[in-house]
Amino acid sequence: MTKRPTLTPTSYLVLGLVARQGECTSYDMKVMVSQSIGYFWTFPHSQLYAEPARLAELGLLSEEQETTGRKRRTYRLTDAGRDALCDWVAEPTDEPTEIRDLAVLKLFFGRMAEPQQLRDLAEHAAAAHRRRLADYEAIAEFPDIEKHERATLEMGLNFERVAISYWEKVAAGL
Amino acid sequence: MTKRPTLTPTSYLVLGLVARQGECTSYDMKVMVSQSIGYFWTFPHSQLYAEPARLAELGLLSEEQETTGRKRRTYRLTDAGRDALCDWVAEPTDEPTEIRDLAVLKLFFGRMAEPQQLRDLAEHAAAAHRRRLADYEAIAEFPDIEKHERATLEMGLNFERVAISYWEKVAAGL
DNA sequence: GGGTACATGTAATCAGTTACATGATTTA
DNA sequence: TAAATCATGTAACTGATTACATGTACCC
Repeated sequence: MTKRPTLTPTSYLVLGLVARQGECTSYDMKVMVSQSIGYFWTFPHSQLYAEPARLAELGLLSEEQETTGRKRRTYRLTDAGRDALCDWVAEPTDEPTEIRDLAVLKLFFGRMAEPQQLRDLAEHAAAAHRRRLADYEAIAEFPDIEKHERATLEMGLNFERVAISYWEKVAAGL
Repeated sequence: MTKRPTLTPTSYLVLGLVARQGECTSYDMKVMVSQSIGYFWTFPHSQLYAEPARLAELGLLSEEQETTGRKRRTYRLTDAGRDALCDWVAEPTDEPTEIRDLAVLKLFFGRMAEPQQLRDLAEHAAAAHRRRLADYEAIAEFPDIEKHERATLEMGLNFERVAISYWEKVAAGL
């Protein structure tokens, strides 16, 4: 039985970032992530070094290493990589959204705390979401954001707005 | 330097579930998770067997094993466990929310697909969120949900509503 | 020319995931 | 009484996280 190498979300992230740039290094990926999709879904930089190496072995990326100086590795999509990425993007998914929020988890166990502590928690969370919303609004000012990326940014804007009013209501209602 | 055993979100989940029930088995935890917080944040059942064992070693849970039949392990909070849980709940967090959504990740790389494929993706996502909203609304019918748990359910309801209108808009706008 | 921040990786550990296994109940 | 499902775990693997390590460029 041949071991099927399954691609993870991280794999497709890497393929997609390379596709977006034509070519890039792990560091480039790290920077891109931290300015875009990383607001929703964090990917530790060590994965952005490990994963391209794996994808190169699978023939989905080509790797070129500098001979001089830093010996940086630059990756490009192979045809197989492009196919894999396009197929994946086009395929609808049934995986439900995961909303991993420590504040929500704490609230879920809110009976363990005093009401005043929970109010603090809620106000803290509301403030954090206000800051995050301001970040997104600043990013949205840039005129030349690619269309689909702007659409994902819209998701962030929507989410932060509901999160703010949600936590304000929680803070008020306790 | 003594190795500080850091508690993960899974640890607090387990502590919180045990606190909620007074005592419970790993299977009880699995069932509770699948009916509540697991809608937001999935925890594989194997973790719900592994983690209580670890917490018992740390002295935060006490473990009692049946001698007969299934030899089930029942866990209870120790005083130290209750303190750790209460402290954690009361402490506001700065961890930003993670929204892990494969459909959003695909949309982010939407340029790799045809518009029709993206419309399908968006409609598929909208439908999934409609089903999820219906689930939440059915749960919300139950009258005797504990107050903080109902508050977290509200978060789910809010999120699903914005997700539905978001994906409908994406589907329409491509 | 010393400090600081940026850039580029590797290593070790640990948590999360998937798969396997089997006992106990219910139901057809 | 056989099949299906519920209940209770363990094992193996691999991906994610944290920590370590060092090189390079800039600036004070």
